[in-house]
Amino acid sequence: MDKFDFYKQVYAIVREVPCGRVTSYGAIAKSIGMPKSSRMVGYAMNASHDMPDVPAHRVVNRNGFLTGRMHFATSDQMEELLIKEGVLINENQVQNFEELFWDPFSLIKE
DNA sequence: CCGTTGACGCCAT
DNA sequence: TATGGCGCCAACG
Repeated sequence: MDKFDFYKQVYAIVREVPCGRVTSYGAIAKSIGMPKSSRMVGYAMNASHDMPDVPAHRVVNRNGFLTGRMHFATSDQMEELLIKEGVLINENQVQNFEELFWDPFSLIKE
């Protein structure tokens, strides 16, 4: 496995995040086996613009904040997409975050 | 080649 | 509880 399958795995996991659910950078990093590299997950997301079917808006930080909203077409794009999926947002934070959280590990356990 | 910069998160104080 | 420090490591100038 190439060391840069890291990015591929990030995309693969994000692609599996169900509509109306969210996950976090750290959770993704941990599920790949690099729990300390959550920043790299964010970096991968930055490059996910060209990738098809990668719902980057469903990835938030560990507190449920939409820290990546600045990197979308408009600063409201991320929030709009989530609301569209039924995810409530308030003050740039996902409401009911713990309940909507989707753990990537559940995908591995299957 | 080297210093800086992050869509983060844990740990120490 | 609230800050601040630092590990992480590819990308960029």
